[in-house]
Amino acid sequence: MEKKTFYITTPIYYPSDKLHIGHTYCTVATDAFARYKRLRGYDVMFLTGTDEHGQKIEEKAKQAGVTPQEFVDRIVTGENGILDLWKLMNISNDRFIRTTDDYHVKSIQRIFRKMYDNGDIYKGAYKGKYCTPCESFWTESQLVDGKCPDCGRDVHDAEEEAYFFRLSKYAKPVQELLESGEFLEPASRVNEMINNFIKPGLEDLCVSRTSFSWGVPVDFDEGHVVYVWVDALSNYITALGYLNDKYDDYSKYWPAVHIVGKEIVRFHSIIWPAMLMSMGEPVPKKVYGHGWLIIDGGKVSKSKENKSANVIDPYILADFFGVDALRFFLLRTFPFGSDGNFSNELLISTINTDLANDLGNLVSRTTAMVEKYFGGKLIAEREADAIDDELIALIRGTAENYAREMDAFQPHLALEHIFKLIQRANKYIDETMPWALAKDEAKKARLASVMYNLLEALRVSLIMLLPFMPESCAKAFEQIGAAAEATVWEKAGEYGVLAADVNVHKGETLFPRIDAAKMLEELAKASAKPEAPKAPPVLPDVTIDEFAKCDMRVCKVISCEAVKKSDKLLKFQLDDGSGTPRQILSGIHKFYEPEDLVGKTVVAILNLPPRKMMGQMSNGMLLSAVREVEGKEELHLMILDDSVPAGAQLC
RNA sequence: CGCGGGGUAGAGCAGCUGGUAGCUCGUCGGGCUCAUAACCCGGAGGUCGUUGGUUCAAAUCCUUCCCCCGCAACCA
Repeated sequence: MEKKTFYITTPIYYPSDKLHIGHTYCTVATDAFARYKRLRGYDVMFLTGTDEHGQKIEEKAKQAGVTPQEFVDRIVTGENGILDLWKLMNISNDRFIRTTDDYHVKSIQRIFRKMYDNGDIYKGAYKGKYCTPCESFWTESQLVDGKCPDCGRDVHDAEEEAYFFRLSKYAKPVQELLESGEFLEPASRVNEMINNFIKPGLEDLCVSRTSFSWGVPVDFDEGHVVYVWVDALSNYITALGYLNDKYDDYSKYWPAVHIVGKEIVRFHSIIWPAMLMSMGEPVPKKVYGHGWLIIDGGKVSKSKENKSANVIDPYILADFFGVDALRFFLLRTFPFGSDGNFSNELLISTINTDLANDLGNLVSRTTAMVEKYFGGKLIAEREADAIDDELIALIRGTAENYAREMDAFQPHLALEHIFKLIQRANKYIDETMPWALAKDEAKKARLASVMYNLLEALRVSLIMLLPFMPESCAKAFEQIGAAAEATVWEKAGEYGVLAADVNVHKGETLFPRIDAAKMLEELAKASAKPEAPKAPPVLPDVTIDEFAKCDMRVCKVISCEAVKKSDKLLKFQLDDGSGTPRQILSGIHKFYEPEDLVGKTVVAILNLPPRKMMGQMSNGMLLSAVREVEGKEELHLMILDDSVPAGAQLC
């Protein structure tokens, strides 16, 4: 009999930098769902990968002095790279796709051509306003007062050749899809998509670029490369062999469930379905947009770590806390659809409470008692009591609740059901007082019943915990004497599965209790990278003539105020020696308060093109000294001795 | 008036298809001793941001205002 199939994916990550706990969160969650479905007997295809093209990678590689391919290879397959990270995190993906893989590139070219042939991709003019000095295209809506938003100068109508996807044509079917119920979850995202993107009108999407070359070439038009939409989103089907010879699983597994972060819900719930409709292929089964991990009130980022007391490097976290504990924490603590506040304190307290005190300790005390009172092998005699009923009912009933939540992609709720059972089991020990029973030889059968019920509670809980903590559960099964056939999903809702004379071995402590203060200190030590900040390399030579083109002069600050609605901009009126005040805007509010700068002697470059920012003109730029110190950018405005007169020229 | 999320016990959160406010941690007290100083029970602690309204009844629906956080904009 054919098993039912289930196809689930993570986003393909952009390897411009090492991945952090936020990526790990998404992948671990998807892994848990994949393992859960396998547990339920599905034929699962679990895909993850990397999106390796684009301008940013091209630039980063250039900076690093390597080819783009070398650059991504290092981050993806290199030591402590992405592949290593998923191995460490025990990710059970069946495939890993890289958009630089040959077969993917071939497929993309065919997909592009297919959509071109059916008329949904057309060569058009990127009609827009062109600013010659900036070499930039702008749309009508991007202009500021009809001028270039970058430099404030006039723009003129111009066209650039590019390929477009007729996204507009699919606005209606996509809206219907979004409104059709469970395609996009959580449901709150549906209105967001419709109000923000569908209702204002879907514009056709530019799907090729000529401004960079690191991408899949359009094979019928030299100079064009396929832009991210077609290239990256299509990975979900090329990895199954769509329009390539590498695999032949498309008809078997498609459509997929896409687990994505909320920031890319739009691409997956609007653009991607429209593309599939254009190709004449089924749309995804579901798109689930999970929340972000928030650290110290802001979203996770690499630079955050340095100024934060929290360590977010998944390698360090896994090393200190254990992979299973970390996986568990991520899915137990945060409601999957919303943002969650990550902190090391919370991580430690969750591990201590749930894993050490409740689960680990339950395993420990139960196995210890069976060893102590029965020499490790339970006797087969039993004596039931009414007090057992509630626990047994939970043993039988928890799986159903758990499954409902897992099917709804609510791992935190599923885990809550498991821990209700575990807590009930701990309470059951207090109620039945096995140590008292053990003193009376006549109560041996009753004692055996109590122990057996506890073991069954553990067995059932551990089956349900398998998708979250595969390694630890395997160890625990061993300790409670559960044979392989007792650990399958079909036995998760049954009572009385373990052998009546089960053999128990108290083993190593599964989840040691963590000393929070000590751990935090060690974490801080481990993450403090003493390496000195590298000074950026000296830029290529300029001639004295080129340098002389910069008109830099000393100015006195006449007045300074914050630009409202901007958290960065300060507006200066300066005496530049000319007699008329000069207005300059500078994004340094994070470093200076306006009142502190009035009267100061500063340096400005005057002959930069005027530029409009937040509706205000800026005529020049104030000079500052910038340096990265301990991962944090430090900025010092150039402030000179007040004896230097306004208008003095730098040379 | 750009879009969105949120303001509930000391902290972190749930409840928000309306009916005397729950969970985890912390705290105070008690119980137990099988266990990873763990486990079990109980107490204290909240006028559910603010204003007005709908209702027999609102944290839960509508309204005013305030504050926080994302996105966007912006950083020459």
